Amino acid sequence: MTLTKNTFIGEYFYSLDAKGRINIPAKFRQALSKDNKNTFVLTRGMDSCIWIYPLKQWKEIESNLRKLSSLSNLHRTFVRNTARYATPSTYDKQGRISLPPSLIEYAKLNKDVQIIGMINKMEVWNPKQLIITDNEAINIDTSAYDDLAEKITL
Amino acid sequence: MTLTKNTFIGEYFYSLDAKGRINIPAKFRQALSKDNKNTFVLTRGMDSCIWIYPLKQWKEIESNLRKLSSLSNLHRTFVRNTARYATPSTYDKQGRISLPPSLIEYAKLNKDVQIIGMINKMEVWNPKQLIITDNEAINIDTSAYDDLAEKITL
DNA sequence: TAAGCTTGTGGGTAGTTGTGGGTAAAAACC
DNA sequence: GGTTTTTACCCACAACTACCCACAAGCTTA
Repeated sequence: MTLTKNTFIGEYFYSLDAKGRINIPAKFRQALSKDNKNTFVLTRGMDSCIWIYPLKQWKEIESNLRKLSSLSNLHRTFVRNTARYATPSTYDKQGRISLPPSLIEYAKLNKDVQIIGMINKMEVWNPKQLIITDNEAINIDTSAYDDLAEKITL
Repeated sequence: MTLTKNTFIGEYFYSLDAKGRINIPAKFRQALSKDNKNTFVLTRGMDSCIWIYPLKQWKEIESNLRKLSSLSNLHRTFVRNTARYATPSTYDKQGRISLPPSLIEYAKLNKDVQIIGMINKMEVWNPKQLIITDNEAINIDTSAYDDLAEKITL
């Protein structure tokens, strides 16, 4: 059963093969709308993980970047750092995408990988790195949650 | 897989050969629409790098420059410095363009070069220079950077 | 319970990609 | 005008990637 189109939830455990490929959860593939053309855009996440956007979602980011002028040092730096690490990748007949070596290194991936649905994108983690990040999250200022509570109705 | 036409993302490492040629990433070549006629316009970037525009994109810049009044000293200088160093270059059967010696010197290029997709153009860097520029970017006002990131919705 | 489909993983192969270098036409120089 | 230098176009090849087939394990359905 697929929920909303282009929306990803849940966590999955797969293995990275010798050719640097990982499986995309079948449920995520089913959730993709046709106009994504079986293609994702991979890039560095803000934590030690890889972010995977459906093509359509990435195009929105692109069109925002396109508006920024290269005359501004700030804009130039932002476009460079955002565009630089992004790579498109289409999944094969078996539902796998191949990860570029630079991203495998960035996310410190070994054989075991964990994929997490993040609503509008997915994250690929080394399970061990995720545990570390989880532990660090304990130190988050919980009072900041109250600010968030005003924006989001749980 | 090609994303949007005339849109460039990702970073690539190539070498500048003895004849002053560099490879254009295959993905970038595929992204070019036919009306670019395999031609780029190269010019000085605002950092220590070379900017490479698809012909079509450059023509847009030209028409924008045309609108600037020569009565303004600022405008005159800006138009002059933008137009001055621009050179067209068509890529060969193997997908390479040759860089004029003046631009090679300007960007301080040696054998190793790095190409970065900047959405509407690409940048050619000496990897070492890019690291220096990256480090300087630390001085950027981080709150302004965060504001920008919030608008783009990554 | 058996048959059939789906899912995750391994691996072979043909085509693509990046790089070096040769040759002839064109341009620049004296 | 003839010689040298530069540029444009071509071929060659190693490394890599995209695409395909295969199969085992799990789930579904009859």
